[in-house]
Amino acid sequence: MYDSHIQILDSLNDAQRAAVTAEAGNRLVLAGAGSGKTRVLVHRIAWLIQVDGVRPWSLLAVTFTNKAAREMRTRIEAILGEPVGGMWVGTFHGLAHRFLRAHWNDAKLPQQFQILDADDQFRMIKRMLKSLNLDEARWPPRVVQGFINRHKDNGLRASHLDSGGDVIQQRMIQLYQEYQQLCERAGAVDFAELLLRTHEVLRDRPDLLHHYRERFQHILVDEFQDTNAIQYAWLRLLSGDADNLFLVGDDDQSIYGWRGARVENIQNFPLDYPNTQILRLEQNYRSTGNILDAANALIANNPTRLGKNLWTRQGTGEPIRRYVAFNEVDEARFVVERIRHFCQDQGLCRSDCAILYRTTAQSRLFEESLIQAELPYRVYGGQRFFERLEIKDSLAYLRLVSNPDDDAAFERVINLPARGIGPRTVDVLRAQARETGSSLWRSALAVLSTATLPTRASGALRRFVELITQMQQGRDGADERELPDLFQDVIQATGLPAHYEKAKDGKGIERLENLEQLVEAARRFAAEAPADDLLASFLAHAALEAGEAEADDHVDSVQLMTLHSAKGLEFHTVFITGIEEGLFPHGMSIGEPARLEEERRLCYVGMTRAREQLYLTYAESRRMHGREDYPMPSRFFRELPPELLEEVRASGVSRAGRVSKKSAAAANARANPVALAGGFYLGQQVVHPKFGQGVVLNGEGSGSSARIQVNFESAGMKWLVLTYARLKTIE
DNA sequence: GATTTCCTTATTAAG
DNA sequence: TAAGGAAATC
Repeated sequence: MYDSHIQILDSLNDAQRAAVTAEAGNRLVLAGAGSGKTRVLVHRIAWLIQVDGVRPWSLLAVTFTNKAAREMRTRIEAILGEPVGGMWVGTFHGLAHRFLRAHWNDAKLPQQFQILDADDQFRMIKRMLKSLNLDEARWPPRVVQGFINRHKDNGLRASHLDSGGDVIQQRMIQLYQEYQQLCERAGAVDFAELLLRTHEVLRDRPDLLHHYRERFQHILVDEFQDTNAIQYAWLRLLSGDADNLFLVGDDDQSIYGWRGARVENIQNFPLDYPNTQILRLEQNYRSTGNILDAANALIANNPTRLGKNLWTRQGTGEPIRRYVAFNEVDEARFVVERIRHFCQDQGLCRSDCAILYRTTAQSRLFEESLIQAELPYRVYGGQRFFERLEIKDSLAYLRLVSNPDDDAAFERVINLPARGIGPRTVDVLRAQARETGSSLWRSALAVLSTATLPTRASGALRRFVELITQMQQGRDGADERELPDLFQDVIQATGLPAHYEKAKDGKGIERLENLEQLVEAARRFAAEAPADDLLASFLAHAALEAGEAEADDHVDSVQLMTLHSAKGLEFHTVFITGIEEGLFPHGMSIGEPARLEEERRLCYVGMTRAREQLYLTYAESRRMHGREDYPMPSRFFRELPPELLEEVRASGVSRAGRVSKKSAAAANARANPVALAGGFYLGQQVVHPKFGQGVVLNGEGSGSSARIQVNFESAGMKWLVLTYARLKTIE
């Protein structure tokens, strides 16, 4: 027992220790940036299990991302030295999904219910609008989707809403209702529905609620400031009056209000639960004193906060540096030049340097500069694996195999690849489905049994139905070993590989590789996660965990990302760029105090990512949306103590104006050739018979699979397989 | 059914 | 400016 005390508490400071060893009761741990938040959560759980003798089975730990959930489990097991079974650790959505799978019957869902991701939901809404003959310009699918999700996030059904006589509102409510019916018919559950449905079942079933309340003696929540209304309601319901909530979060790092998070949840928690003990973790282990002082000063401008002041035992460190760029090109040039200098002359790793920006569009300038400087880089937040077109297409087939009533999947692949089932035929199916209130699949079967369709269409439809039926037979009796085989067979039978190969978007090879990866993912899943219905659980896994957003490369690279994706990370040197009124704070947020405060918190998050060096830059002129802007420096500069800031003087070069990027790249390439693939080198000028003139930017592979990426002047960025592309070089 | 042209729009993004 | 979507056209 004593040994476990030492092991768990040894490395903690007093505040962390107080949180870890707190007696049962509602605790709100305000964990500042870099104060060891995850560590407290992990050690708290270890403490409960090892010292208080709490059974893992009675613990519930909730996070926002799968990554955080995995990390938590791994770290707990590392401390305890053994796997902890029975503990529920996961995301709100993951746990809700688990609950609904266990209680599908009580939730009035089909056992094979499918999860719709945001994209599926969007498509479904679009189809619905079309079938109702509504003009998308007047009823934008995005807006309808936002309406539905916002209300679900707030725990409201269409029947709870009142139009107040407003015609538009009235129609929105009707669309919400209609959409929900479509979901029920298809046995589909969107992300917000997972939470809402779980909440309703628990609320309406005292016996189930009692069971889970008895079971979960301790509820621990990470990033509590990011919870939305339904998530908070769910926590309250589950906790009852047990006073067993251990919440960790930081109201100053709440940056997701726009997707439903309510800072009020954390700010008002002590009012909702007056017996709450608040613990503050204010010692920061990451940044220098100057960085923390500046961040503290900035965030002090937010009137509504619980209040917290970060401090460190480390020295003051270097001043924060500000660079006023001539324009956005100069800004990128400056940042990249500094990074090159740090890496070459001061021995920093490229991955120690992060370039942060408010909007994704800003990344391009930096990428171009980095390419010119020949510095490898990595952009966070690209498309994720399970979101790729070819993956979603294939999964749609598998979804039909698992549940043929899945209308979203049905519509996606009914004519993909093209098999002669046109809009006319699909319209007939839709009409039939609406009339009989059944799924498209059933409607197809019904239509085929009558002579409604022309012979040609009917033949095509019959072949499609047979195709799916055949796939279903292939699935029957499939066990763990066969899941990858099933995937392989289904993918082949769809004809999708040939379809992608034919497409001339230059992505054919990549798509085929991804399909192979999908089979590989099925293989791993079958080996690691045995379940009674492997296919269904794989599909759920694909929806709930879309995979990593950043390309994993092993090369040491400069890190590029939005301020939002930087949350939770840290770097030796951080550049926050584009700090201008209208861009940061963003124009859409200025004018609304609550949103402006969130922009300020975002800036605070960005600043506290830096360990040693922090650079803040803005441009006096910026080309945006095709016009030249002359933005004001951001108000955030005025909120920083001037004595902590050091101005970096512009070098003469920066004032030279806009240098032609093409000529600079070409000059660089001639002086310093970097071989890429098939004898082409970086920056080389080439001519394509169809696309015209362009510059070589990237390359990979060799022999017949060698391909290069070319930025064409008129045709834009293309990947070209050298075997096919008849490229000429220009000297 | 694919390709071209026109038109609109322009934060942030996990599950 | 440029990207993405939808109508228009081959």
